[in-house]
Amino acid sequence: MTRETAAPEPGRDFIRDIIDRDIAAGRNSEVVTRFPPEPNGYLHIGHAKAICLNFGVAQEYGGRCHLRFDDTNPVKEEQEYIDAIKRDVRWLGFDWGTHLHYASDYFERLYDWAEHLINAGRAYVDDLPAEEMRMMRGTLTEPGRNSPYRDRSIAENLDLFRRMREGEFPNGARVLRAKIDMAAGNINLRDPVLYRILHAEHPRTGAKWCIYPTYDFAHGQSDAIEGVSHSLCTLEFEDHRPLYDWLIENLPVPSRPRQYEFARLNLNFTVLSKRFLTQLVSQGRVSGWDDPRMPTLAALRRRGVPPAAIRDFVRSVGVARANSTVDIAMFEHAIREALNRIAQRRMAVLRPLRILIDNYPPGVSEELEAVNNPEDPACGRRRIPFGRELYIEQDDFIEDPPKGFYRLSPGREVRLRYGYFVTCRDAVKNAAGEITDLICTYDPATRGGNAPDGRKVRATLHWVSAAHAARAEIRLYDPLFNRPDPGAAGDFFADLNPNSLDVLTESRLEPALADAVVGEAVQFERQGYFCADLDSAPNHLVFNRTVGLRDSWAKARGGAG
RNA sequence: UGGGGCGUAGCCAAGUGGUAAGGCAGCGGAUUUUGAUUCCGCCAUACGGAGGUUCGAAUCCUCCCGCCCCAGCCA
Repeated sequence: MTRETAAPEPGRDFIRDIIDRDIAAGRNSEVVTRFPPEPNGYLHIGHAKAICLNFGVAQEYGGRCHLRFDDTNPVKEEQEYIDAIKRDVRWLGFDWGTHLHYASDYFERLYDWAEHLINAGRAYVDDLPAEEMRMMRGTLTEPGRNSPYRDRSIAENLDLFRRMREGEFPNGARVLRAKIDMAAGNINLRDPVLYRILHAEHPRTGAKWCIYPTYDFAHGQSDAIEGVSHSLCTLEFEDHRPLYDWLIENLPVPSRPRQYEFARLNLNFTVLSKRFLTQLVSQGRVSGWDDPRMPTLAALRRRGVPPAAIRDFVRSVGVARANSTVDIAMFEHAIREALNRIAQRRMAVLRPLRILIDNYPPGVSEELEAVNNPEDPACGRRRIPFGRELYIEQDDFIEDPPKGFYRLSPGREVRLRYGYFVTCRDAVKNAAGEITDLICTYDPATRGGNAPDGRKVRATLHWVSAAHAARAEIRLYDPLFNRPDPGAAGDFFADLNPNSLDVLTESRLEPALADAVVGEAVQFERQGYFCADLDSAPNHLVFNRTVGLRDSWAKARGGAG
C-alpha cells in the first residue's frame, strides 16, 4: 500500500555477506533461520530487529523462518506471552507458515542426547549445591576446580540422571553438567549445567517433566533438529558459541547449524530490558504491556505506529557488530514517513479557544470542502461544517505576538483552512484577565481560502465548528524517561518522566472524526498523527497522539510546545 | 593480571589496498491554503592514537588507548 515507492532494498550487512558466501561455497542448500523468543514477556522494538532480520533474510533467500519458543524455564514462562508474541510477530508482517515450534517439543530427544553424552563420558551428575558450584567455578582470572563428583562412573551417572527425571530429588539437589574444562578461559566451558531439577508446571508440557534443559543444551540442538542453517543471535551469546559448537559436535544431531551474532538495538530515552518493562507493568507505573508509552510492539500498535514504519526503521538502522544507541528521532522519522502517505487529514482542536465571527449570520451553517489527503488524491474530499462560532487552537492566538509569530493576534488577518480569511477584532477576557473568546470578522469573498483580490495571509489555522464539534479526550505522550540514557545514574525509576502522559479532556473534533476506526491513523492537521484508542467509545472519544508533526516554529522559539 | 568482541561526523552506517556511500539530526534556501510534506544546497583533508609496510592504507603489520560482554541450576 506504499504507492510506487520502489521495493526497499533489502539492505546489506555482514550477515547477508556470510550467507552469500555460504551459498557460493555450497555449504547450505537452503537458508533456514528462526526467531526464538522466550515467552516470559512481551516483544518490544528491539525484538523487531531480530524478527525483521530472521524473517527478512529467509524471504530474500527463498528459505524459511521458524517461530520457536525457547520455553525451557517453566518458572518464568506463561501462555499469555506465547499468545502475545504470536500476535505481535504476525502484526509486524511475518508468517512462519507451518513452522511454529517449541523447544519443549524436543524435550524427549534432548533427554536422550543427554544420556548420549553421559554414555560418551562427556557429562556427569553433580551433587554440589549451587553455592559451592559457584565458588568452584573460579573467577574471571582464576581457573575453576573440578567437582568431586566429576569422575563418577557412567553407570552411576545414568542411574542418577534417570532418577532426577523420575522426580526423586528436590529442586537444586543435583544437575547434569557437561565435562569440558574447568580451567577454560571461557567460563561457559567450565563444565556448564545442562539440566536442572525444577518441579514446576510447564505451560505446554504440564507436569510431565521435573528436569529441564538449560538454554545452552536446548538452543543449538533445537536449531539442528529444525535444520536451521544460520542461527542469528545477539552479541552476548558470542561466548556461548564454543559451547554451541561443542554440543553439536558431540551429539548425533541431524544437521550442522552455525551461530552468528549481531548487536542488539538500543534507543535513547528508552529502556528495552524485559526485566525492567515487567516491573513497570507489575508495579502499575504504566497501564499495561500495551500502554502507548511502552516500547513494546503491542503498545506501538495501540499508539498507532504502522508495522511498515517499524520495518523501515529497522532496515534503516542496519545490522552490525558494534554496540550502538540509535536516536529515537530516527524512529519518529520512519513513523512520520509511513503515516504521511497513508493518514487522512482531519481538523481537531486540542486546546480550544472560542471565536465568534461577528459578521457571520447567526443560526446559519454551511459546508466547506476539504481534501482528505494531499499525498493521495484517491482519498477524495469531504465536507466540513462552518458557522458563526468556532474553536481554534489556543496556541494560535497571542495578544502581544513575539517577532516571528505570524498566526492570529488583534487586528491581524489569517486564513481558516478551507474556510475564510478572518481578522481578529477583539479579545474578551474574564475577571482574572484570561482570554475567553475572540471576536473576529470574516471576508465572505474568501470562501474556500483564497482572496479574489490576491491578498495574502501569513498563516492558515485549523478550526472546528462549535455547533458541530465532537468532544474528545486526547492523550499526548512524551518519552517515558527524561534522560537519553535512563538508568545511567543507577536507578531507572528515578529517571522516569513524570510528564510522559498528558490527557486533554476539552478537545473538539470535526464531525467526521466521530467515526474514526480504532487504531487507524489520521493526521490532525498542523498537530500530528493520531488514532482512536482502544478505550474510545461513541459517547466518549479517545485519541492517542502517535507522533507530532515536525514543528520548526516550536523549535525556533526554543522547544516548549 | 583470564576469555570474547567493538572503535568511521552529534546519532546509526557503507567501505574488504586506489584516494571517505547513504540515512537521522542540524544549518541555509525554494515551493506551500498544514510553520507539515516536497525540492535544492551545506555538513569527516578525515576513519580511537602512535609507529611501520606500500607508489598508494579506514582497509595490511606492531604497539598503545577506550568501550562492551562473560564468574545463573536465566535466556
